[in-house]
Amino acid sequence: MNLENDIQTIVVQAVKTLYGFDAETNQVQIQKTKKEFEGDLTVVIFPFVKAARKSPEVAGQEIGEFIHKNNNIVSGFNVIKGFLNLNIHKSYWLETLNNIHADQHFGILLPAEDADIMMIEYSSPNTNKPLHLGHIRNNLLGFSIAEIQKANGWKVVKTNIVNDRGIHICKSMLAWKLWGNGETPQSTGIKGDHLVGKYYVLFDQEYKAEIKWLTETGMGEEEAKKSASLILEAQKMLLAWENNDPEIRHLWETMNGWVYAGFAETYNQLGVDFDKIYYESETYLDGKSKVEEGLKSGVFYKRDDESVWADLTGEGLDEKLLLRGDGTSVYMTQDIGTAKLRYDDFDIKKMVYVVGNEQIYHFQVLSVLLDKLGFEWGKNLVHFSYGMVELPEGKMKSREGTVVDADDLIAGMIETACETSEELGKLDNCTPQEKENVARMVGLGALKYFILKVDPKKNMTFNPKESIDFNGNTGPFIQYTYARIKSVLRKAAEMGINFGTKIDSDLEISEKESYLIQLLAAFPSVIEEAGKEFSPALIANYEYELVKEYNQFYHDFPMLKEENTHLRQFRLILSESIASVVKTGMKLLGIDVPERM
RNA sequence: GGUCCCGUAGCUCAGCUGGAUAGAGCAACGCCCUUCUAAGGCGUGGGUCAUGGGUUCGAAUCCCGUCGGGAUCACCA
Repeated sequence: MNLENDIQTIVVQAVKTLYGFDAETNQVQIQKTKKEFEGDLTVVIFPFVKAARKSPEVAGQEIGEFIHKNNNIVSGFNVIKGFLNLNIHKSYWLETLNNIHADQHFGILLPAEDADIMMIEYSSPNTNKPLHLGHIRNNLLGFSIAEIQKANGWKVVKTNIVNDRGIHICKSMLAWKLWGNGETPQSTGIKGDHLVGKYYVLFDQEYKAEIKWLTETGMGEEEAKKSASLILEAQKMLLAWENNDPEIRHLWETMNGWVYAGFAETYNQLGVDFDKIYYESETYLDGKSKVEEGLKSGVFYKRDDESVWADLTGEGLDEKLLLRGDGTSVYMTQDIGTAKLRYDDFDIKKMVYVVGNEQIYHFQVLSVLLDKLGFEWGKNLVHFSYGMVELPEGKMKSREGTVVDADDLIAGMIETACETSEELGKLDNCTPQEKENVARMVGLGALKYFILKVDPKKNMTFNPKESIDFNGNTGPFIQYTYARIKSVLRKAAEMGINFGTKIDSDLEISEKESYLIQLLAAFPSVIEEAGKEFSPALIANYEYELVKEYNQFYHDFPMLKEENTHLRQFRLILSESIASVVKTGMKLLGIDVPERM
């Protein structure tokens, strides 16, 4: 079935027969033949020249002849330097296309009934500020990774841990209480998360002003930070929250409610979702009790000030605080509690955390701690860490107002898509509703592709001034190709062309056409690789290459006007298969494709 | 200072477990719509793959050093 494996096996046989050399199949390097040479697949001969005791050219020639003679897929070959270029029979490619075309779920491995569960945590926002560009990368990666793992046969549970408690939440609550005058999203028309974010910023400003005032009266800066009335108030509020003070709890619920409504809107715009949401306010106590257990069993220890620590120096890490002297929990404690709850809820085989690379250390520690606490899955947790999104000037800083807001960015992308669409005028006889749908798909497609095509582990630069492109290596380019194919297929239907399902395998097709089939055939292995590597970028780059090749084909080869009906049928089937793979691949990136644009 | 990541064209990025003359897009310039959607296609110019060594028949890719950028080593999350 798999062409490359077949070739590998034959090469092993060839080397054995010709030179008595036992090669492993994975020693046989097969690659796509470079465009400037003739052939479809290339076998690298160098690994066998020693055993052959011949020059690479001669050995290549001999192996080529052996393959040619003992295999009916290979129609011919040539040897250049140490590279054996094989031509594959056109009929093989046509058969391959027939199979791809017939396969409803080509490239996708549907999860079995008893498939293992992979839980993927992503997004994980704070409830005190709106989502920004960094969150967008997180959300898009998390969602796409989930889709990709599903396509690799996993049962995926998408989860989100909302950081809804702690001193930072109290800051915005306090600011609202002091200066809010009862403002609500309804009264102001401001989206809930933005309204709360406003008060978080306000707190910070007022707090800084107070510190400044205190230091001017002669107080040291450190002391001023600790004794400013605002921070003391906030801490008091946190304590009241922990003691279930009804008034504080009510305010907390109200303001969090605003934020959740806002987040829901942004998630909806982005097209991401979750199967199960956890809230830190509901998990941190489990973390505490788990730490207490560890303390009893001697995994952790207590210091004189009653704080609880883990000594990880044996693992090459530092000592880590797990509970403060006053018994309150820290970030790590909460993650332990959340992990416990999740494994109680689901039979998780693999846990994946989509969290920025600034937390690599945190997850190293978490992994060791979970292991020490007796969770057998702790050691194998995956921290899928991704790089920062930077602006040309460097990191985004909320203080300097250089944060790129998620809602603004999305709205801007859709707006630009809409304008471009109007200029081109291709949707003039569509309803406003249809136009809006297309603008949304294209605008979001541009944004999502822009972010997902980059290797996740790298930092990436985003320049808000040079807004995201719609031409070239972009989402809309790929969407456009899909729409074009669909247009041709619609016309074919109008003309009453029934192109059936099967192509005669003795049809004469061009290099370009067989190459397109070869690219199509690679789709399943791309999905597999993307799953293993946790890399949507592999899918994105594959889609681009496929579509780029197809556009050349589209330009040079007639379809509806082709007079040879067999050839016409073949080209329509090829196009339909490409459209299908484009759609499936884009779906894995969370990108929709329009029927026309 | 310890640990980790990154450095490829003016800019943004590809380059799979080492393989042929390092590829795209953007930007610049030129060409192609009486032909299936020009959000397209074709062409031109643009590179010491940060740098110095090493391994190898062969290195952008693997190893070591140096330089540059970033992250982290919080009783913040």
